[in-house]
Amino acid sequence: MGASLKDVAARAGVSVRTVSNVVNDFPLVAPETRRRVQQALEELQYRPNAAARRLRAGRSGLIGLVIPEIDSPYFGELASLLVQSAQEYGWTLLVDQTNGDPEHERRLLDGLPGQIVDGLITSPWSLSPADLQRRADAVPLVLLGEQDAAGLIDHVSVDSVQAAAEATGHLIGLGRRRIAAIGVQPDLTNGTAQQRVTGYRQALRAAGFPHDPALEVPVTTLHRAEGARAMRRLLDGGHAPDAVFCFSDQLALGALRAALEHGLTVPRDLAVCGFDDIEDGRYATPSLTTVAPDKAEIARQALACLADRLRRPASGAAVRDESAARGDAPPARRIVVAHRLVVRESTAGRS
Amino acid sequence: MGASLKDVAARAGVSVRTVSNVVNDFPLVAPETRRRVQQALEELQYRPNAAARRLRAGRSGLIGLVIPEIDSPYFGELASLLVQSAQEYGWTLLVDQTNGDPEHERRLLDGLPGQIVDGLITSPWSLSPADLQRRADAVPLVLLGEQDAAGLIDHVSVDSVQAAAEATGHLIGLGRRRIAAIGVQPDLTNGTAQQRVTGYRQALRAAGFPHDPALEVPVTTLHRAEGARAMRRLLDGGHAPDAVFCFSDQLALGALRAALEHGLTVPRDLAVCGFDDIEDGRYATPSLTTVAPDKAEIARQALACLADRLRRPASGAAVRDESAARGDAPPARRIVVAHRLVVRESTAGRS
DNA sequence: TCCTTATGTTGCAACGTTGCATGCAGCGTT
DNA sequence: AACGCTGCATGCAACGTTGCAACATAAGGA
Repeated sequence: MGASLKDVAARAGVSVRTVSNVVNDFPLVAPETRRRVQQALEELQYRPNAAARRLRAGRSGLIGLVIPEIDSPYFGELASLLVQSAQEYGWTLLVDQTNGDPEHERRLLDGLPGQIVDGLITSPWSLSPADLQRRADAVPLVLLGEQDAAGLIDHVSVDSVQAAAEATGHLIGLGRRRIAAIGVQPDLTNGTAQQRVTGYRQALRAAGFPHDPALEVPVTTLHRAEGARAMRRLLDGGHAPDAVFCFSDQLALGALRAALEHGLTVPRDLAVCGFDDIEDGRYATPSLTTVAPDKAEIARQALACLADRLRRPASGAAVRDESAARGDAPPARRIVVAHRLVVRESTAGRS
Repeated sequence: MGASLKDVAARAGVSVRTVSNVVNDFPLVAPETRRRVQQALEELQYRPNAAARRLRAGRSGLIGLVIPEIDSPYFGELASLLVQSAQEYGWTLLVDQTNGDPEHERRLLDGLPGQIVDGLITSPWSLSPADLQRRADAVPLVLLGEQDAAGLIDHVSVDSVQAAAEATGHLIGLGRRRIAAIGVQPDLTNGTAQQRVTGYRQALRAAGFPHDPALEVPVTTLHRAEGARAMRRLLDGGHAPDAVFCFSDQLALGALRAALEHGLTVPRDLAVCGFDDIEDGRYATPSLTTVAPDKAEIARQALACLADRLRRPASGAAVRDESAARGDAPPARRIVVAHRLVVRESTAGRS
């Protein structure tokens, strides 16, 4: 155990309360006293006990991030940016992973952070909006991704439908005629796949293309292996596509690999476009055209949402008056951040 | 605020203590009482308050992982495995990122988790063993990576010298004669680069190759961009290598990209070998030969170390008798896990 | 009958912190 | 001289939980 306020107080010859005042930078402390206390703090290497703080004051300075997988590059990059944004508020971001397991997701969002974090940011994989609402009056929550929050929870994301339409439109503009989509997920309710397939279909329809269900390939995850599997299925299916829009860069990299293994030249025989703009795509050969969400802005906005709610009643132990706390809660925000299409080698014009 | 034991007790018509007994599965509770309490727990959606638990009982069931960067694939994959291993002990793993900033590393390891986690796992970037020792009697710590723990801290890693020698030996065995190394970091003390360059030199010497400092290219980070930069430097330097051993897969992927941009064919003109076995390497074209540490085993061993130390005195609030706690502390372990060389297309024989 | 034992249940205290109220000087004003 | 004010320091209580010890009740043995 480290030193407590009590230990420091004894050493400096003052009361516990005074040490607390020094630690928290309260102004009414005599310079000489402050100096003595600070020396004692230093000597004993005092570190505030976050558990006690959270328990007493209702805040710990810790924010939780709950994501399906840390080892996916997209979430990794996002987590990294969120850590940095959190730092600007003086908060520490703690990341946890659910593997997409609904039970695990519920457990973490509900309670396991056990009121130890002051706020939560999450990108749910399998939880429905109903599940999320059920959390009710726990700590503030910010939702990332395509999941529809029904206006009840702060929510930050890109316009996935529009982005998917742009990506598909780009492929059409290259003169491609058989444009496949990899990443359909009929069984999931988190919205990502649905919105992207919607944008894809919109763009095809706008260009007067027929709807060919055989070109929409389902996957079970958004990983490279699934992208490769889907691509092989398309290539073995006889009537191969001349372009493919993948709902994630990982799917695209898997598809790319499968296409090259199949002897195709990209982009000559097949144009490939992804989604997410992960670093791998920039260094792949050929480098990957993709939809780039403004991840840094997503991170900033997510933390701004939290900051806004945490500046209010503090919602912690102190507040027992539920109605008052509920009364001035600002309405849920719906923030759409910018994205842009980054054209690289995998969809370069036929040359 | 969620419901507390007090609220549940009031509803079930029993004492707070009895509710606690039910929650913690203490045996001496009458079946009928247990049933009533459980119903109240369910109705009020009780979740234990980790802050209070940690404060009172000295443990929270939370483990911290402190790493330089979450968005590096190697750490992402490792973090993911650690989360899973932690689950087997009923622990929740929380990840934090330091960006390699020494101040940030110190802050996190020292105290910011604020005695909120029961144990820490870390792979330090810039902290020296001396810094790590200074932490003294805080929560148990397990070190990952090449940093030398001087036998004072539990430590899990692969034999990096041996692994680097094997990788270099493999390139030699292909008949390559000018074998470069990318990833030297003269200014860092964390040991990774030092050990790998040592293994590289050992293998060259064993094969009777001359030592050519021009072939050892330094980098500032282990990222793709640095790998590409280093490769370009080698290629522009006149006397190009015919093989390169990179100290991370990310460096290797950057080097690969730069070599392809330069018009080289891999592996015909240049064989490329990495280190870490991240998923990107498996899907790159050509796929990347690499040293694969047994990451799952690293994760298992790291948690086994923690479990071993946590089973003891509990080291928490209860133990004030420092000497007793220190007395039976087991000696620091030094665990070396297996690695293997995975040969893929980037070093296939000349055909 | 009384004492012991086993089985359930409970009250008290404490973990480290901070909100609130209060105490106590010293000083300037009336 | 009495008053209020300001600046500084402190004591008490409480956040939700669990270790400890004690208590109540019933069952069993002498």
